[in-house]
Amino acid sequence: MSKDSSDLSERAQLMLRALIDRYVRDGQPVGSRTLAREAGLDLSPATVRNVMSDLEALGFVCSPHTSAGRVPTVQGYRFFVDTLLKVQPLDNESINNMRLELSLDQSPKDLVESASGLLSGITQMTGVVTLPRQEHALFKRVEFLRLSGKQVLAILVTGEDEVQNRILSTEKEHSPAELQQASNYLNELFAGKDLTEVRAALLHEMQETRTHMNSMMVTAMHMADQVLEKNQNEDFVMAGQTNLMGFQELCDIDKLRKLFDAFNTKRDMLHLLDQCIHSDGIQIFIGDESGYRMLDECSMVTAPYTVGGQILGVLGVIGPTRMAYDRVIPIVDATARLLGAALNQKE
Amino acid sequence: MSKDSSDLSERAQLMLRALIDRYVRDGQPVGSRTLAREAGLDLSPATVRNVMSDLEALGFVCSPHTSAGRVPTVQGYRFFVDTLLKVQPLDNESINNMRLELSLDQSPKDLVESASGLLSGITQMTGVVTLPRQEHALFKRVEFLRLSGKQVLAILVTGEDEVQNRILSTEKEHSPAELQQASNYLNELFAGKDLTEVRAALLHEMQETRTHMNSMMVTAMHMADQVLEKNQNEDFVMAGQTNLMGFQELCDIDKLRKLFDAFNTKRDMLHLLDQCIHSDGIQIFIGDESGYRMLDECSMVTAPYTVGGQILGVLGVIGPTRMAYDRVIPIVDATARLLGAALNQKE
DNA sequence: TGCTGGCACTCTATCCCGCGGAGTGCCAAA
DNA sequence: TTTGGCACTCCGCGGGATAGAGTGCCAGCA
Repeated sequence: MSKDSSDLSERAQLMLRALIDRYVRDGQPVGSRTLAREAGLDLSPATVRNVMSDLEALGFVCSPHTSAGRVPTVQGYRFFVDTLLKVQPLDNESINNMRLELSLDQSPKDLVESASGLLSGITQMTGVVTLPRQEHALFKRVEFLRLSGKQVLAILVTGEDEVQNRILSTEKEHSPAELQQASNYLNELFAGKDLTEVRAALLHEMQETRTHMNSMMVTAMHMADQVLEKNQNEDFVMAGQTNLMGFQELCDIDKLRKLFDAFNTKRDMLHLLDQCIHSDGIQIFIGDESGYRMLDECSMVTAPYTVGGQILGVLGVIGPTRMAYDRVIPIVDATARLLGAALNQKE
Repeated sequence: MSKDSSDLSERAQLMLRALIDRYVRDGQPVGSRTLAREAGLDLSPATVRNVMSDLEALGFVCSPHTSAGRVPTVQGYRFFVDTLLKVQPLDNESINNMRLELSLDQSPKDLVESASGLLSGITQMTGVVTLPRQEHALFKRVEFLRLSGKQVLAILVTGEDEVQNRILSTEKEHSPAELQQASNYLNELFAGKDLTEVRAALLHEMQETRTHMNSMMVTAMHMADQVLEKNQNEDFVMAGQTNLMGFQELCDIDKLRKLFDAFNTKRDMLHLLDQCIHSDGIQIFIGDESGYRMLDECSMVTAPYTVGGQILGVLGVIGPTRMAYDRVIPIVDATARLLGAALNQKE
């Protein structure tokens, strides 16, 4: 009470760390006797109890009931990861194995799958990876094919031969020649720019210079606009959801169901992941910190992945709050780097 | 013992039906007293016990332990669905609601999603639908775009403007003009045929008339071959997996995990679903009949869906063995019809 | 002043016991 | 062939009793 968390005694910090360490290992509330042995300090259980009492007053630990040991609270974990945790980088061998795993894939989609597989495989929890954002991909070319009637198939080639198609409904029928003209026009205008630039240029052109344009150009612009409009194919990939079924704290079928329902709600998950994309580094949500109830009892460790300084997406691990953060963090970190590097190579 | 199942007495059949009915409703082993009341026959519990004893000898029911009631066995369910079950067709209102639900969708992919959503929503179990096979889709046209180097982007338009693209690696670089020639050639040759015909024709041409062809034609053929090669984009969609978490018989976390792992194993699931595609009608796997261990305690009710007499895929419901088959079967049946009809309309 | 051993207390988990209820199997009578 | 009766079995449940783990507090000690 008399102290606030900033000047928590060294000894108390050590104890908290030891307690979390132990609790993460076997999931049982840890008592004073055990901790006295574990902490390395040469103290009697009685002394440990006093310290625990302080930690409890600070809200870092609590006991499920009288005469059970102590368990870290969310705040306890928070303090732990914020100020006590020292992560050691992964050894090179593991990193190389991971790199190897990723090197087999060709398409970004495959890479993302593998990355999430890696995350879940190594941590034995659930891996999640968003698909790379296309906003900064390079516009390579666009082609239009006439389908039936006023339907036009637009094919957009970006970056390293990533292809997207979209079917547009146009206002009038266009001849193949017109479509060819339109695509030629756009390709000349935009080739090599990135998609945000293209979009910006497009808007600008359409507003300012409408007068200079012939109808073909207007058509082309309109179609390009439609193509780029909903370009954010936001999506994500998960792996190893069932790994979470192994943890006692989630053996409650009801919680499990809520969790899995949450996993299946794309909208919420994307929103959650979006919150992590802007922090430039590891981000950790502990327990209910995410604001999403269904992730109570769970934590999420995320990191954005980048290519050439541009953040393309987020990846992370979801597991029980009682997870080995010191082990998970470097794994998430490394995976983000490796995925970025792999995407860069293919591009 | 003295009788075999074919001439099971009318009364015994009635009892079995009543027993299954009751057991499906509340999941408890049903005893002789209950059954005597339930079956409608005016019999004493003692008599019922005698009949039960016969049914047990035949392997249609069993009791979890002495002094518990009886529970249907897999064989019991089998006999029930094969010879006792009378499904009444769905009422028109439900069907119309379902039709309405499906009418909102545009693409086959969306339709399949909705269908599986419908299945899981109505039955409160898990719905599964394979994507429609493309084999009998009509070849509409193909286009080739040159990407970098020897990479060629092939765009195949089928049926009602379904688009697929594939990136081919060619042996030499082709000029845009060559590619145009190739696609023209193929389009003229194959437009309007269905993909199996196209493929057959292709193989025939390539083997027999190699001599008559100029190099452009050979190239075109080769590329077409590559395009069609792995055309079976076999995949399926599930919905409502978490519904299965509500059933007591699956409250065992271990079973649940096996089940969900199975759901995530595309290969096995596809193989399983493939077995159902050829029977022309409702198919029912009860318990371990599927041969897949992870589906123990589960049953699957499937029906193929067709357009114009061609089987395009399968859909079905997966739930606990203790399910209301008489309710589920017409739902699966109706959904298959409606999905077929909906696909037909969009085509 | 801070650490320690001792002690009483509390709470849980577990086993065991006994009991009521549900259901069976068998038998003899209708 | 059906039925009522009877003995038997087994499960599920509530109620102690007990062991174990751990706490809080206090008084003594360096």
